[in-house]
Formats: sequence, structure tokens, C-alpha cells
Amino acid sequence: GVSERGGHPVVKKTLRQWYLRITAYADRLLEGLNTVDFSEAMKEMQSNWIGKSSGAEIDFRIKIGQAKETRKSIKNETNEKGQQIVVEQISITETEADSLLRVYTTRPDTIFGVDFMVIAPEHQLVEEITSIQQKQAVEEYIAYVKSRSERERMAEKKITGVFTGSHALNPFNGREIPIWISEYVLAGYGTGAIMAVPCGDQRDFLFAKQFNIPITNIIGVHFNGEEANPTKDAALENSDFLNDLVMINAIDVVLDKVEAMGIGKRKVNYKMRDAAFSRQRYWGEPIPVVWKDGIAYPLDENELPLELPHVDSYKPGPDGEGPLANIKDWALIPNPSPQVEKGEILIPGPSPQVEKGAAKVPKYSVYTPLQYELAKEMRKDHTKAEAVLWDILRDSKLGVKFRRQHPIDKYIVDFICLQERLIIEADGGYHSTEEQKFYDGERTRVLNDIGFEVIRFTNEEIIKNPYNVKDRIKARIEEKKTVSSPLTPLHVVEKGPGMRETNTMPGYAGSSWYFLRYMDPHNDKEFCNRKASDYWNQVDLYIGGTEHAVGHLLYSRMWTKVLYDLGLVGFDEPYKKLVNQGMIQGSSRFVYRVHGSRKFVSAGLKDEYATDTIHVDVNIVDGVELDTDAFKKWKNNEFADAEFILEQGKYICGSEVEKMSKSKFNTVNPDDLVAKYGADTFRMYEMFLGPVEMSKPWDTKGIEGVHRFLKKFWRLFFKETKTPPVEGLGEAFIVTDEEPTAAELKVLHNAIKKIESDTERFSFNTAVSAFMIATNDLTDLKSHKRKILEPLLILLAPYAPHIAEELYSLLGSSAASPLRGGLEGASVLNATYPRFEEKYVTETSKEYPVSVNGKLRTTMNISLDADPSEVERLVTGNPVVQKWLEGKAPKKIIYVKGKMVNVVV
RNA sequence: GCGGGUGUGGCGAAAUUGGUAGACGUACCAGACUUAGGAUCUGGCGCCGCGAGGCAUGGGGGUUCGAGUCCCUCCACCCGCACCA
Repeated sequence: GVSERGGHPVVKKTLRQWYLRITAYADRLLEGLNTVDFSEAMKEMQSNWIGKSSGAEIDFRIKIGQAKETRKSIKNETNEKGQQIVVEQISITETEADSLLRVYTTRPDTIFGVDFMVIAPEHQLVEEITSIQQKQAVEEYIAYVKSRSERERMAEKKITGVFTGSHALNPFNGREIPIWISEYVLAGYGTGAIMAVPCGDQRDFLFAKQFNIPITNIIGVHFNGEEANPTKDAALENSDFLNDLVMINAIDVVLDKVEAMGIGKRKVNYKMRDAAFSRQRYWGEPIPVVWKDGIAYPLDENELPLELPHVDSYKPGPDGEGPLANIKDWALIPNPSPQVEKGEILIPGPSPQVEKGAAKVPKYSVYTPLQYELAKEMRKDHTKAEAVLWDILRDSKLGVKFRRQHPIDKYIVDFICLQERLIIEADGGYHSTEEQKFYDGERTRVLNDIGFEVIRFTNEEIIKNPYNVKDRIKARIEEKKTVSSPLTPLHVVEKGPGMRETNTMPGYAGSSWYFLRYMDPHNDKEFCNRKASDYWNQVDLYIGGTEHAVGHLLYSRMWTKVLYDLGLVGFDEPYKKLVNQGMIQGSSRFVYRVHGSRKFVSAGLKDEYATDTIHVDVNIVDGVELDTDAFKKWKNNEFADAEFILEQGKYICGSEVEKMSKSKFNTVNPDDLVAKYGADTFRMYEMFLGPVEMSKPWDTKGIEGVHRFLKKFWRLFFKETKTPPVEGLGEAFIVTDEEPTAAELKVLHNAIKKIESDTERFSFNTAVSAFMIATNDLTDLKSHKRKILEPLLILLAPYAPHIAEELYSLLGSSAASPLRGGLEGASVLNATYPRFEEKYVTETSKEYPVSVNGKLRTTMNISLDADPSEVERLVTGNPVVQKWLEGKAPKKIIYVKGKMVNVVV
């Protein structure tokens, strides 16, 4: 496609990027959700995104179907024309593969229902296990998959796949299971390979049907042959030692056995990926890193803060880099600070030629401490060959100590004997490519340079012939012990020119923790003093949209956990309570142009024509009726020659609720509304629209009501005058200092109670209606008393701050109304919130609803202290009730004090 | 497909614990004041019915003296994720 703004072609480029390792926090981000007050939808979105699943990785042995061929010349003769004829015998044998097929499953209980395996097209075993017969088909299929864009793949959902020609062996019964390749298995999730159980998984079922793979039913009647049943509650059948076990209980039985046999282990997987943390833009915090020889070095603390350089142009840098790459003066630095060096002392061992203490103690360097982390990770995951080799080398079995997955220089080597300076590497199948050979050669050269010898074995060698491998290593160690091993200087990174990182950080680098800065905004030593953050603690209430669910809200939760782990803040969740406000949507209008003409057809008639739907500006539509003259002038007369096909003399537009967007011509500009009605009206109307968390289309119509309310409220303070107000308050100001009546106090205190509780539970729409009710009531009572109006103003301040402040200051400071002394210039924002007092709203009687058999028939005013027998007497005496009783005696009278009365006949 | 949510007048909505369904606001109708009304005020306004009354909270069923609210079931719409094994 092309870009929306400039129409430039969009191309894919490979870029070096920084990632935030949010995956390391996956579990804690999930658990933390239990401690915060977020909506269910929000929690659900985040936990879906994290996508934790518990299952197991299981290794299957692989039988390669006729993969190896050996050619043997059995005849070699010359024919009568003198041409040589070579007759070859090709023998094909089934062999077991070097590698194991590792699958990820959440349902190990279904292991006897596995009818085929599926690996992703990108899986590393594809080449190794493809048989000769299937080679062409597999290659064609891979080419087909590559030709499809992700979009096509998602949209079409075709069932595609190809058989590799090889089989996996069920570890329990040795059953041969065909291995297929299909794009429905994703390389990036789990191990990129699955065991398919068609009777229990719908995708597997459809695949089996598509390719006529026989289905094993392990759940008996729970499987109907029409579709898969993912139940966990069925008793297993056809499942060997699992027979009759309920599936959910069988999971652990299988896993225990798998782990005992050493062919797999329990494993938790996450859908969440690390978060891209670099942007190719100017605006963003620069990343404090200097590159040298392809290695990233962090800046020293005393070199911080690193500030963005001044630029004259924000044009992108070369090869998709950010604009900073253009600023050579800034990016290139002649002398980067020395790298962080974490070395280990290499003690010259007991080699006879090296005198103890004679040699200098050399260090070998490690490029960055990160390598230690990486090595640690790598030690967790090892190939079968590595495991075999480690078994040979570990515990000084060969007389010298070996370490595995050890960082040295810029590499992490498989096995290293520091004492004898010997490195052993186990190479997988991929080491045979030309490119890999080049890198391996380079690696060997560098390691040799710093005094290490490298011995390489292929995985195949190690597994097939471990004793041979062991003997060769042992022999080499003996040889090395007898010769001098000169301690050459190690590969040292010299000071020299380097280049700054030219990517910048994304917006969320700042938005993840900005709230902490509010707690200590003037601190120039640290982002926020621990004492300040301990005092203020978590954000009490955070109002934001759901669109941040898997972005900002997740990042800032992670960020807070990092700071917590570093001891810099005392809480590990940033937000105590989260309210998702709804989005104000746009209500779009459409016109329908008859295809290829300049005729526009009204919505009711559009089905009779082939039409193109066009967004039309909502401002030239009244309701759904188009102003056709305005339409002709719209967009600089673009549609000046339009003709209209009307219905009942009108052009009716189509309508739809969509996101507000300029391109959809459905935007309403708040500035226009503020100019017309004022900010208070606009603000209050937004609150009045409905519950905060609900999205709804903007509708300007109702705004008049709120505006009328504010005008009415104003009239509690001011008399309307014909002439515009002049200096001072004059006669128009009608607030008095009289004592309020009981009725007025009741109105006030009902309002206080309702508005306070509504505000606290974020029910702003009902709070606004409570203001309206109070204002209507006070208008009816002709109440203009300061003792009523002043508390009401304080209540109003959060809802209509401008008018509240204005009237409050008039109450307090006006010379013309000397109602108050000493409060000149006081702000309503500092006023004490009014306190609700029960005594003003207490009633002595109530208009009770009286029902007969649950149906409301009448109401009766009864004293609240009336006892039940009194109520019964009054109710049964009521003529309406008597009419419905039809002379019968009531069976039962239900009286709920303060609520209702119900007579059961 | 999976998960979350919402269904109440012409429209936005209210009903906080099972207790007078539709508060408040719009729109609409009638009227007052007025040169005028896009100001203000009064009255009406769920549907059917002259009325008594009947029917109404997406549909159906249940629990209860009483259900918008609780339970079962079906339907529609919106949002999020989406080949996650």
C-alpha cells in the first residue's frame, strides 16, 4: 500500500531495534491484576494479552522415511560406441534422526489420541526430516507459504499442509505418527510444533478431514465424528495406562511419567512478546548507549543526562534510521568512555611449563555484563548432543574442570576449560551452511587469538559415538599438558571512535512513570524521593480509555515493578483504581452516488441502484435530511453538478455510529460549542450524557437543557433585567441573608446527600440531574437565601467551576451586597465542603404505595411511626382496597416500613 | 471461535439492598406573556382504551406476597483477542 498523507509506497525493512523485556514480568503482571480495582474487561484484556498457558514440552524420536540414500556403482563398462555406462544401485534405508521433535501441548492427557504431528513451515527440522520422495512437495509448499502475506493467511483460513515423509514415535507405545508441515502452526509460539489430536481439537480435526488422516477416538461417546470435542471431563479410552481416567486427572499422570522418563518437562508459555522500545524519530529520549565494534556500551552515570542535539532538519536518516543518524557531530564520538569490564582471573594451571606465580595474571574480557545473563538463559536450554557432551566433561571427569555456556570475549562458548585454554563446541545441522561456516571460522580465529584452542564436533558425532569424542578430548588435554601454553594477551577493547545510538525511546518510556514525578516535581537529584512516593503512594484513581489496555497500562505496571524491585518505590502496582471512560463517538452520515454518474439517491431508494457510499459532512445534514444546496457547495464545489433522486421531496442520508474522525466528516468541534454555550455547559453536558464508562455518539441536541439549567441557576442569584448588567451588582442581585425555611433546608440537604454519594461513585449524570432538581425546587420556593445558595455553589464547583467561582466571589466580595465580611477574594475551591445533616430531611409520614396481589391500586399517606396493626386497619379500611377485596378477607398483609404495603387475597 | 459488556418511552437515560418502572433532560403537543421568539413560564406526554381498566423493561420459562433487578434458556447488538496447540 501507500502512506495516507503523502501516497508514498510502503516497504518492509529489517531494522535493529531495542526491546523492553516485559516477558520477564509476565507472571507478576498477571498476578498483580488480583490486587487492583480494574474492570473485568480490562483485566481480561491484559490477561489474554499475556496469554499464559501451562503445559508441557515433550520430545519425540523421529524416524526419517527413506531419507538416506547411498549410491553404489555395481557395473562400470563401455558400450559398443565407446560410451561409458555406469549402473548404480541406490539403496534407501529408514534411519532415526539425530534430532528429536519437541512439541508443546497443554493436553498431555491426549497423547494416545495423537494421529499426526504438525510443524511450522519455518521449523528448523524441516530440511532434516523431509524424505526424498516428499522433497519436491515440501519445497513447493514452503514456497507457497512464503508467497502469502500475513493478511492473506489470516483472511483466507484455508487448510493447507504437506507431509514430510517422516514419522514421530509415540514414546509409550511406539506408534508411528506422520509429521506434517502446515502454516496453522506458528513458529513463534511454543516450540513451533504440535501433537495433533483431531478428536479433541477442532483445527486438528479439520486438518485430518482435509488430508484423510484416520482419527483415533479416545473419548468414546463424547466424540461424535462431526466435530472435535475439547472436553477435559471425559473418561479416556484407547489410551493404554490412562484408560478409564478422567482427562483432567490424567494430565499429571502423564506428566509425571514423561518427566521420569526424561523425555519432556512441564512448561509454561506466554503469548506476550517483548515490547519494541526504539523509534526512528527525533522526539523521544535519546538512548544512552555508544556503539563500538557492534557492541553496545551504556554511558557512565556521570555522562548523563544525554540530551537531544539541536537539529535543523527532522528528515529521516539513511536506511530507515532516525533523524539523529544525520547529525554526525553528535553521533560520532572520538573517545567513548571505557566499557564496563567484568572479567575473571585466569589462574595459570598446573601445566608443568608454567611456573606458579611466575606469569602475570591475565584477564579475559567480557564485552558486557549482559552476556552473563544470556549465558545463564542458555544453560537452561540445551540440545541432546550438548547434554551428552556435558555428561562426559562435567565434574572434572577428564581430570580438568570444564564450564558450560560460558561467556568469553564477545562469544558464549559451549564448553570451556580455562585451565588448559580449551574450548569444545557442539555444532547442529545448521552449521553446514556457507554463511555459518564463515562465522564459525571468524569465531575460532578470535578465540585462537586470545589463546584458546577450539575443537568442534557435530551433534551427530557426539550422539552416535560419544566414546570416540571423549577419547579425542582426553588425548588433546594430555597433549596440552605437556606443551607450554603461552599466555598471549587477551583481546582487549581499545578506546577509540564510537557511535551513539541514534534511535530514540518511544512515548511510553515517559508515560510509564510520569505520575511519580508529580509527587516530587522540584527534585533535581532523582526522579522522586522515596519519602515522597511513600507518602503519596499509588495513584488512587486513574481515568483512561480501554485503548491503553495492552500498551501504556501494561508498560507502566511493569515499569513500577522494576522500580519496586530496585527499591526505588514502595509499591509494585501504579494504579489502585482504574475507571475506563467511554469514548464519544461520531454519528456519520452517508450519501449514495449512483455508480459512475453524478446522481445521488436517497437512502430509502438506494437498493434499486448500484451505488458508492460517500461520507458527508454532518454539519450540512439536519438529522438525516441533507441540505442539498450546501452539499453542492461542499468541498469547494466538488459536487456542484450533483443531481438528486429524492424520496417524498427529501434527500435522506444513511447513518452509522463510528469513531470520530476528520476523514469521516463526523467531527464536532468542542471549541464551537464552548464559544456558544461556555465551558461549564459543555463540561456538564458531557457528564450528563450517561454513565462515564459508556461510549455513545455525540448528539448536540440535548446541550440546550444543561444550558437552560445553568441560566436558571443564575436566576437564583440575579433578577433578569432588560438592560445588560453594569458595574457592580445593583438591584439585580437578589440574594438575601434571611434564615432558610424547613422546606428550603430539605431541598439543600437532599441535594448534598445525593450529589456527594453520586460523585463518589462516579455517577456524574445523576448528580447533574440532582442539581437540576434542587434548582427547580428552589425556583418554585422563590428561594434566594445565601445560607442555601452558598453550600450549593460549593457542590457545583467541580461540575461548573467557572460559574461557581464567579457567583461565590460575588457572594463574598460585593460591596452592593454586604452579606459577608472578610472573605473578599476567597476561592470556592478552598471552601469547606457542606455536610449533610439528616435532621433536615427526616419525614414524619410517607405516601405509601398500596398493592393488592402485587398490583399497585392506590397510595395512602401513613405516619412512619404507625405500627403494623395500625397500618393493617388503615389499609383494609381504604375504599379502593375494599373494592379489590370484593368482600373477602385478606390472607396476608405485607408491610415494609418506609417502602410499601401489599394486600394478598 | 474465545472472552468481556449492553438490551428500559421518539431520543440520552434513572431506578444504589427484590418493594410506586420511566427521575432528570431532550424532542413533541397545547397554552400564557409578546411586535417577534431560537427568551421565559404553565400544562400534557410509555402503549391500547371514552372510561373502568388492561398491557409494558430484547423473547420464552421459573423462584417470590412482589422481579428491570435473582435463576434457567434463547435472541440481537457493541467492544476486545483471534490459527496461541
